[in-house]
Amino acid sequence: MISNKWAFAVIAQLYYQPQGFNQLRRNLGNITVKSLTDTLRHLERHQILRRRVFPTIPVSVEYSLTEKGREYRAILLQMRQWGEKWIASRNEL
Amino acid sequence: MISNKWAFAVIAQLYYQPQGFNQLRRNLGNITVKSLTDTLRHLERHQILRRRVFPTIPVSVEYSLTEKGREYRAILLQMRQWGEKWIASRNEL
DNA sequence: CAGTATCCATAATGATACTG
DNA sequence: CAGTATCATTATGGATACTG
Repeated sequence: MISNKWAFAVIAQLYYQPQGFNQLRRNLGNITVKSLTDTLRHLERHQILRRRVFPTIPVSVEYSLTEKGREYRAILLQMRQWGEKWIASRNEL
Repeated sequence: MISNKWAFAVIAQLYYQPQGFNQLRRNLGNITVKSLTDTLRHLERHQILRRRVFPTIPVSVEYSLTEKGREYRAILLQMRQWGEKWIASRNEL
């Protein structure tokens, strides 16, 4: 359901606050337009986030997490905890 | 650090019990030799599992989780919990 | 048993140009 | 702003044959 590495970052970012497409791009750093749209469409299809369009000029779009998406945070936290505890341990490289 | 979809299954399987290469293959269902070795080497490099060779004839090898690997289970459990709760919700397909 | 080595198909991602 | 469309590149996974 999560699709790719960017999905984690997107979820984390939207957990922090709902935001638009280009805003997300900037906050995510170096994701490409295609990767971002692919990820967003995928997460929307799985109802992890929702997309709302406001008919302003130019049009504005807001992405935000659903309840399902917000609850995914528990997994991210668990991952972070494990990651922080063990990040140092790998063979050389 | 986890590398791919098979890594989850490998960790779960080894959590259940340490085992050899072909034993793992059978228990994992339809993983190919290449995918399994790739995954095992990767997880070993990240010290999530260890590989022990016994000089029998023919040689036997045992894969088992490290402490770091065993603690990864918390993440798997969290994922399962979330998955079970939300598995039904997606748009049609 | 426990792999390695190759080759190949396909999937994932990125770069770039263009649009309402 | 919020994308779509296309092409190129790279990463990943599978099939197959062979080995100590």
